[in-house]
Amino acid sequence: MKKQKDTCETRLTDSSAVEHVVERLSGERELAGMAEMFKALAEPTRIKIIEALSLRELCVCDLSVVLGMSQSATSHQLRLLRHLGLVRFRKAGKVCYYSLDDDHVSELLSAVREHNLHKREK
Amino acid sequence: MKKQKDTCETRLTDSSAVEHVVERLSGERELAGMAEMFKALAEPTRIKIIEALSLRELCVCDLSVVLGMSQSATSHQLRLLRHLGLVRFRKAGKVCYYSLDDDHVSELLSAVREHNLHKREK
DNA sequence: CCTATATATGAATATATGTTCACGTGTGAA
DNA sequence: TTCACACGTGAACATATATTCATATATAGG
Repeated sequence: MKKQKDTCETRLTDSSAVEHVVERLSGERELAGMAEMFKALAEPTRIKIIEALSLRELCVCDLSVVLGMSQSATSHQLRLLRHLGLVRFRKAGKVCYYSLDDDHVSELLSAVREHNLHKREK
Repeated sequence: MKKQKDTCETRLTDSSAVEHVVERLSGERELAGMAEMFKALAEPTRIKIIEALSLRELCVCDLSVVLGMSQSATSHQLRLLRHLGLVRFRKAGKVCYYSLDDDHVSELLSAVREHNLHKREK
């Protein structure tokens, strides 16, 4: 009975390399956290939100106009960013003003923006 | 006939703010490019790949062992990273060695890693 | 109290995407 | 040539997630 498994067990490649690398990888917990952070920026809609709020505080309604999408959709995305601690809000009567709560995020955006520009001219 | 639309047209909030912000947002093209970049890192699996290849060149088979997933799945993810120009490969007989083709990417990883560590201790 | 407005949110739906499965290609060895 | 292995890939499937829709909450004004 040949148990041909998916990950070829009869390895001929460098197994010490595998050990060396595995030891140095981030833990699952840490990886998940990093992925979650990147996931927050993995959508044009949310990048727009971060860009907009990095310029100035905005209420949900104005923000939805900026984004060109419904108030509901905007609100859902804001909740996501809120739970990640990327934005904060303040209530003023009926209106709810959102602003950035994480300076590093817009730096990440800038880094990728410039990186992509460089790459395009290659 | 009241045409109560989704995005409230009878705005009472700052409309000059909207203009100001809209003018300064990145273009759709640029936004899509940025999102694509972040999307590449928005998965623990791919972060692992980047981390691993930043340590040393690895063949697909060894990499799949490192990742703890099938060769096929690994190959699919590598294709994605290849198309984004994040990794390169070289063939040696049957074996195919992959390595990082973008230094900036691991810097992004480091940035987010440290950022999350700081945040956790808050 | 009644109405209108700003926002939040659960459920449903549509779409994107990661993984598996089956198979094809290319290479080295017997 | 025949076989085994490393890798790539299309299709199917499963899951995640963005948006819409309907509705709830809260607040201001009349």
